[in-house]
Amino acid sequence: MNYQHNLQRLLLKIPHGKVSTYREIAHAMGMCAYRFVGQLLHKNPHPDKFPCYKVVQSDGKLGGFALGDAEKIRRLKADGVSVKNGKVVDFTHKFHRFS
DNA sequence: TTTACGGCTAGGT
DNA sequence: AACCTAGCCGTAA
Repeated sequence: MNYQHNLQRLLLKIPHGKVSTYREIAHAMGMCAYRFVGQLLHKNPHPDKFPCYKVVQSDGKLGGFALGDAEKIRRLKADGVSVKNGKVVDFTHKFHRFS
């Protein structure tokens, strides 16, 4: 059982049309190293196979994406989450909490 | 062992 | 609201 696996499991638990944050994920993994979550996502061997684009910053800003911000926006939109001015629209309502 | 560095965050200007 | 700063915690080198 490693962090990667854990992370992927959590990603898959995010409902369609919703997003989560680095901080929330870190907490759900039983740690407080939210920055580390970013590293894991960046090193994700299959960015195409896991919804890593569904993870944004705690204030609703996009954060980053290995394949580029534009691509992240595209995927979010395709998932039912619209982005405007680099922020998730109606973020608080689209935020999914694991607990 | 130490250093540098992240797809960050919270807090202050 | 936008920008800056200092913490944050595991890795990798």
